[in-house]
Amino acid sequence: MGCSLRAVVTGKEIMKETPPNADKSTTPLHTALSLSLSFLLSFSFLSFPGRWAGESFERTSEEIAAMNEASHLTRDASMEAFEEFREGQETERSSYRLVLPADGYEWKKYGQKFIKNIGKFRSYFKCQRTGCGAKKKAEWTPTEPSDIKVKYDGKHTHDSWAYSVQSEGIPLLAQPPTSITCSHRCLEIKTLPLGIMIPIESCPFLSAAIVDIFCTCT
DNA sequence: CGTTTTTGACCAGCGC
DNA sequence: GCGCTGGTCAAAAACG
Ligand SMILES: [Zn+2]
Repeated sequence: MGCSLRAVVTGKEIMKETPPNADKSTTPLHTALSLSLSFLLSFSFLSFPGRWAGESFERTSEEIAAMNEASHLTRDASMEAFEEFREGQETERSSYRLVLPADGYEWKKYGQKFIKNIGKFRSYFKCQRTGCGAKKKAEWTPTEPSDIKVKYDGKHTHDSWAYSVQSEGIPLLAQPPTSITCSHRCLEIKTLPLGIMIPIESCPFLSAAIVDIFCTCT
């Protein structure tokens, strides 16, 4: 994978944190525009008070065992078997909803799979706007459901609503207007285009989080 | 009820 | 060809 940059999200500001060779000043991360690359956000939730849907993906060792046992089956049977197993566990369906932080776009979920190779669940989303082909995928490990990676693919043909939505004069999403440049070779060619607004207010569980941003340049 | 999510089916690509 | 995998579709279910 390409270059990476780590940011700390606290309160209403997004600060750069120790990019290897960069200025130590707290430069606001950029969130904007002219996106043509895909990139990956890794959310490490430091705290999520209350019942956040992510935690509902936790599994007991028995469940994992049942999953592994089923992994040799054909078709999409690994998922099937797991769900069957969990059915006997008497759990509420609504508590199993995956919740992702708002990012300024509206998405439609169109699939979910358990990816055998990497042992993770992956959800597929497509931008709701007609004519826009942007997509994103979210994946998480069964054992670490609070650690979610969101990969954004493609470019939006429209703006994010995050620019306009405000609460008492304060943008719901942080929107510092600068740009991130990769620290590898690719940066000479282009800056990392971020078409996402990092959510702050809109996700109470993101009050403190580490966000890793990976450029997928080659 | 209209809208969104879930989830098995379907499909394309790949290794054999 | 066959079987497996990851990505997508779409019908049914769930949601509000
Ligand atoms: Zn879009």
